[in-house]
Amino acid sequence: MKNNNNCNGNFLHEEKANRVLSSIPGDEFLYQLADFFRILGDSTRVKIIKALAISEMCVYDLSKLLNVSQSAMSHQLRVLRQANIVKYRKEGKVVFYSLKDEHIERIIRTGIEHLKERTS
Amino acid sequence: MKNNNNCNGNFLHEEKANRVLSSIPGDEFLYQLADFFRILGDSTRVKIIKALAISEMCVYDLSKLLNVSQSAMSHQLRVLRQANIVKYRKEGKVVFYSLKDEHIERIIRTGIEHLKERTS
DNA sequence: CCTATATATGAATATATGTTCATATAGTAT
DNA sequence: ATACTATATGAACATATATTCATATATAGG
Repeated sequence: MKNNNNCNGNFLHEEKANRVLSSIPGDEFLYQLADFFRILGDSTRVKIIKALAISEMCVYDLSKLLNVSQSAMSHQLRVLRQANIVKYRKEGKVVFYSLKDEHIERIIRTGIEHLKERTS
Repeated sequence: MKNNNNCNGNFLHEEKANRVLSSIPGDEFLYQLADFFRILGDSTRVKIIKALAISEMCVYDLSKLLNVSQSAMSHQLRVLRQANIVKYRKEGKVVFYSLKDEHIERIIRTGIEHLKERTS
């Protein structure tokens, strides 16, 4: 006798379960993916990326313009560097940061659109 | 005499600074945006979203299929609910969750593409 | 060499986050 | 009622994270 209220019997070990499982990336990739999104999950970093999308900038100016302490800025730039999101070039004692590519900013824009649709 | 090694003098208080500042969303929206990305910044939640993108599922099956404890699953579903990412319907004692819209999954796919490009 | 400027970094701290454990709630069946 | 199943939730705990503070490094100018 099949108990329809036990959802467990519905599809586990069946075709649908496999379809679901095969659509989910492997653990290793999944972690990378979550790590990537977590980078965008901080308003300071989003600010930095948005700023660099307009123009390359030195640490000092970023710090002043975005109202973030020099130290915090440096720490966050390191995070973005290690995540391969920004690159830098040195000119004397000044270090100019810029986006490694514009893909990131496109993803942020997608998020912005998403939120705006949701709000309206 | 203009000191070119002082990047501070380059554009602060000038047109470029304004362009940068005006491209950055206001604080309130910025927090929402970061909050949104932070939701995607956890592998368990990404797994759940990917699964629900294939099919609505009850908590029990999600839990079994994704190898997450029932309690952790419930907690994470609450997070997704509060973030307006999933909706649910009750059928007896069983609660079926599904994505509120497919937008989210599109954003995740964008992230996946981004990572894959970067790896290659 | 000494000073000032620009940036980086380690340690400390406060806060946020994810999971587990125990328990509560709610529906179903006997 | 009682027992069982499905889900939710509060508390505790361990870990991660962002910022600050103090200090280090590096470059330039005098």
